[in-house]
Amino acid sequence: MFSKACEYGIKASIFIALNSLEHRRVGPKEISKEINSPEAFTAKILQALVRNNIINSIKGAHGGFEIDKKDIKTIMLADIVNAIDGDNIYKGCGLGLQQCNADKPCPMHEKFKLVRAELKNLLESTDLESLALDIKLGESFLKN
Amino acid sequence: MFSKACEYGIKASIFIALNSLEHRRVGPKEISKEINSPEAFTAKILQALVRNNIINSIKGAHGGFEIDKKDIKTIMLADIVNAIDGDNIYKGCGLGLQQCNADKPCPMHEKFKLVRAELKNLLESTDLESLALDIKLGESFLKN
DNA sequence: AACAAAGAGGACAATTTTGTCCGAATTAAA
DNA sequence: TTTAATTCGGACAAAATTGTCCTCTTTGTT
Repeated sequence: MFSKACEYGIKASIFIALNSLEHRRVGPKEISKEINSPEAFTAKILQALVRNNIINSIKGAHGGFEIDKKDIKTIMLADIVNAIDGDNIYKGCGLGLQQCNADKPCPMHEKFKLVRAELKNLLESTDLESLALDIKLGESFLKN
Repeated sequence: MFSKACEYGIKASIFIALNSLEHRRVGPKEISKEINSPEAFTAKILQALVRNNIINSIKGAHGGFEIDKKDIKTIMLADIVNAIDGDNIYKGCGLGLQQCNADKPCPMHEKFKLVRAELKNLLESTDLESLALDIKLGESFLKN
């Protein structure tokens, strides 16, 4: 469904948000440990998220990654997925046709619309804050 | 969403079904032309579908691929996807956790359930015959 | 100013996915 | 029985994804 990079990116963002809510910066080492991902690869993905203005990085001693507290509730899963995997997953054709629409649909087009709409809705209506709070309350987990 | 191999496999199966309904066998050359896919790679995927008893192959001159007419309406998209990509796409965790369930859910678990259920339903309730008939009636297309 | 603790970025490596090629086996037809 | 048309299977190649490592730069602290 999502690429590994995207999975790590989502989990990392949630963990950073969780810590930013408590005014703590976190680095790739701690992040990768908490979300069970390869450290250097995770660092690369964090760089991409910084470039896409999803998270902030502070260089130098006592640096790390954080998210502006006021942004945490406005950053949606769709923003993160878009920054890493693009929007093909919830906009593209299920069978990979370049042009696939009501005029010239692929065989799955009609039925696939529902799945895509559900996925789009999930991604666009879920914000980082709610995900971070679930973790904080012990209602969901970032690793096994 | 699906791998390229799976996309090709689905489209190829539909095209073979369409032709089997009219008692025509088709080979990799014609198939890949009609579904716009690389020929040799498509041939490999067809082999996999044969091994999984989704389609039949007849070797030698005048050979080719076909599907038993009586099977066309009982082969589901899920069968094809399963044979090529496995069932992770509609059974696995959206964030890649090995164990992700109501007891120990990932942050997307609850919301993702809907998407997965929708996808599972689509795949398990759509049979090759209906897809092939849509193509035949010019209501959907296998390439641009 | 020197040092240590960070992120940034580029080069590289491993793995997976996608794709190609060719010889062997099979079969119908001449 | 030869030939041509075909699938099968393995080896290979290319591209994308995943992952590692090392150096550079930035910045707070002493």
